[in-house]
Amino acid sequence: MGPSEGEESTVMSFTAHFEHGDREPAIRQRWEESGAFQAKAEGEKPAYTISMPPPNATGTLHVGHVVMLALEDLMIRWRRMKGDEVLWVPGTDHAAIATESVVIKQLKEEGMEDPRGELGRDELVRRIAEFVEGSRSTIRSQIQAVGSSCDWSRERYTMDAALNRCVNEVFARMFRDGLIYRGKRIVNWDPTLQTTVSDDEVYHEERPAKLYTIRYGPFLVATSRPETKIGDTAVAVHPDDERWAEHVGKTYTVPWPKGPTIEIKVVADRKVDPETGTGALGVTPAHSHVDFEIAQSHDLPVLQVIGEDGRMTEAAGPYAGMTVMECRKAFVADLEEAGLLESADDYQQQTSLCYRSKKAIEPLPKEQWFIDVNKPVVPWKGRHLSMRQVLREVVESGDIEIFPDYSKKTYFHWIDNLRDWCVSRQIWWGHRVPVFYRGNQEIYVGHRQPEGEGWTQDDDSLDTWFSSALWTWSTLVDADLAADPDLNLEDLLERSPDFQRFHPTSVMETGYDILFFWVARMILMTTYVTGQVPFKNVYLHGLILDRDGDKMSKSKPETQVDPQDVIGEKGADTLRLALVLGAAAGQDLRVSDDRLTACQRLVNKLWNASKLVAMSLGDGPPPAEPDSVTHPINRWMLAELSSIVADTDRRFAEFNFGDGSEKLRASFWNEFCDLYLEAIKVEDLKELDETRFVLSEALSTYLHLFHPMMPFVTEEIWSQVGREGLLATSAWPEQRDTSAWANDVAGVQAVSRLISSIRRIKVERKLATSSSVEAVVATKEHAQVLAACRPVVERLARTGSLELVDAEGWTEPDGASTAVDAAFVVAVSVGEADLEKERERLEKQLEQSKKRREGLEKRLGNPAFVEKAKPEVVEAARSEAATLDETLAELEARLAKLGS
RNA sequence: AGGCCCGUAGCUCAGGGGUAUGAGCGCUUCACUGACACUGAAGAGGUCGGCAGUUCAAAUCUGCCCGGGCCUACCA
Repeated sequence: MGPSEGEESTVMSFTAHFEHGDREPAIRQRWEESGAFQAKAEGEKPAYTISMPPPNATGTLHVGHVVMLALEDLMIRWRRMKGDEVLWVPGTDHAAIATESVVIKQLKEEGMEDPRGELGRDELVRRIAEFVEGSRSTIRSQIQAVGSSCDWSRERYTMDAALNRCVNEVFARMFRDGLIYRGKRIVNWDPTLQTTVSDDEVYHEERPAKLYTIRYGPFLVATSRPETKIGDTAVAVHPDDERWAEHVGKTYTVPWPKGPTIEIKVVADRKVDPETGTGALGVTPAHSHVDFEIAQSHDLPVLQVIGEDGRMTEAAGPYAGMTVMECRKAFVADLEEAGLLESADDYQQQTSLCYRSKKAIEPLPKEQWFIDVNKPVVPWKGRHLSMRQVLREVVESGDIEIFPDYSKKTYFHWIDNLRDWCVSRQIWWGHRVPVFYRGNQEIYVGHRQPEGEGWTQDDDSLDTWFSSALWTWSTLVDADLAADPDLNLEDLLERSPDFQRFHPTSVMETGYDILFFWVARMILMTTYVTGQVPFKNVYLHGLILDRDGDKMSKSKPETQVDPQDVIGEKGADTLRLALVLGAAAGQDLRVSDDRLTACQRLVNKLWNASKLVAMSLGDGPPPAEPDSVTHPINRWMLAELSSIVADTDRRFAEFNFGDGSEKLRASFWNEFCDLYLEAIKVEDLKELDETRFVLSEALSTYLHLFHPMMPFVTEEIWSQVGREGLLATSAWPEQRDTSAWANDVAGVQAVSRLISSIRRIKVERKLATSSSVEAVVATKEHAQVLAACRPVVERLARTGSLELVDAEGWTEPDGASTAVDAAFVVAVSVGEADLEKERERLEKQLEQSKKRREGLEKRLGNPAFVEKAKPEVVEAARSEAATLDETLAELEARLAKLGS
């Protein structure tokens, strides 16, 4: 079979463009069938693990998820090709509140008035679980559509039995260690929905209201919610406020006009701002977050005057049974009548509202489960630290690195303000608090309901983040072992092969918006339970914005980027590139059509360049490496490949994915496509064995380097050109030492400048780029390389003939246009001499060179610079100055000649 | 109120002590030379938000100011 037949078949199979829609599913299938993404727990290879942040099992993936997948898959594919034992654990999160509310909303739309009441706990939970199953399978297929090379055999879900076991065990252990306690705290109570809502589900809205100033024992206090004053138990003043100093520590009895009568203690607290109002703050511990804290630190009683039904309680005396607003009206009227109302001013009040019911949130005290972040019982490196201390310690010590670096500031700031974590939620969907009660006295905390009659389980469930906080390791425990109720948590971890092999994980990659919610809490829980950090590195990506720079929102559907649409129209590779190329850690990213188009072009370019290489190589096996590679252009290309491999590795290792991919794109497009591939079209170069080898190397190298970003098109090309096996599992390219070829590399760079010089002259003289011109090149440096590359210059610069002479004593042709370079002077004959144009160009170059030379002179003429700057900087400046001097002399001589 | 981030080419953004031959998109002129017009060639376009300071050297570090954004806490 001759090479021409081989060429024929290869070209035939390369379509004009990469047909992503046809090819992607088949490629995915090959990957899955190969089992290549399944990690092995045994073996000696270094382990590299990423726990995929589990998307909420409520809906579909958005672009924010895709950036997560694209970056993680990049790391995973890169490390796999580098030879690590790679594990990427996929999964989904049950998203307690979000999911429950979605399902309840659906049921209501179907006509059910009170789903919780009508269905009961078990049935509602069953319905939610059913809904989640459907959603999980949608999400699974979307994760696959992006090309994620995760290990589906290890897929996890935060409600898996094994994970539930971990949740319960951890809860019980924390309870034993005194890290979990039950206490009455202020919660965000929604009287309409009859549930608490998390802080995230509360939003604030400015509403016009009145600010009432009322007489209050010896004080005047201001409030926008007078009805809560009925429940006051103290007045707080700033400790340094002399106006009130004499009252501090005393207790006053305040009889309200129509009852009840309250006792108020005067306390000093730094939380009070002496500048605000009268400097005296009426403390309502039961109905304000801040007041509750003050009450805690001064051991004040908590008097609840508003009930869970939104009506005043018995403690409110004559107002009992009124709604909050009714009470406010009545109470204010009574105060006024009694002359206790000093003033009522117009006021813009920030009202807390529930984002779901749009109704006012009533802060109320309720029994809740809390995690104590200040109790020093966590064993860490031979000491006993509090959870808060460990959080700080592991990042300060460098056990965990965070990218971008400045996120550490945010992280530490958060730790400084960290309070005990309320983990109980009054909803049904989620991990139920593993606490059992019998009567009023008995309490049991543990995985299983205790033996005997009469036990009832706590009604509350745990905050979603409680189970997510265990994610890196709870996903690695052995599911069969976890089913054994007699195995304790320590043994379970000890005997789980995946946990032993793959934990701590290597990188946690997620959006900066959940640094606190999730990342910090994983550190908090995992260090306590396992004695290990959950991950060694944290990489935080930015938010994905729409083309207008806004957060993508459902209210602006026209600016939404739907990953499914983009994958369908432009392909998964294009979408992934758009989210990775040139993006920086922690910085938000706009996804515009421009950006997507540019990325699609790169996919196409790679496809077509590969087609050309395939045509040149034919269908046979890749050419073997010749004993020596001699042609400068080939040496230069090999050196470029080696350097881009090193560069990519380095930048990826530093988590500079945006930079790495950008440099790679530039190398591939500018150096390989625009220079090398064009250069070797010269006949005798194309025929060389060494050229065929370099081509094959270049194709293989670029396919490997691009694969982590655009796995589909690279995998497809890999098989189109008949390479063995899967690209996804083939070895990452090695660097070779090309330092001996430095001269060839510099020479080819001069060749490239020569080509540009000639082309520039043509454009300037209004000649078509394809028109043939005569050129004489007087060489000062790199004469040999220039000579060896003469046919390349002739082809790329379209010169009819190119004469090379030594720069010593040459005479240039009359009327030629010239360009001056450090390595050469080129004279191009372009018909009639145009002295004006010639002078213009030379003067422009002279001016630029002079400007640059003057800058250098300024530095070199400064003794302090020569003395204090790094020697290599001084040396570089001197060397550049010397080169510029030559060029300047040349330019001036030329101009002088023109002037005559 | 506190914290954090960002102001670099017309637009969107990288970079981040050595003097911007930074990218993509857009723009101007030319070219369909058998991989690619989703292309190639050449070019125009920036005193790196402002003012001080540190330094031999500042777009880069420090401080202040102006402008934009985000997060947290809340305004009794």
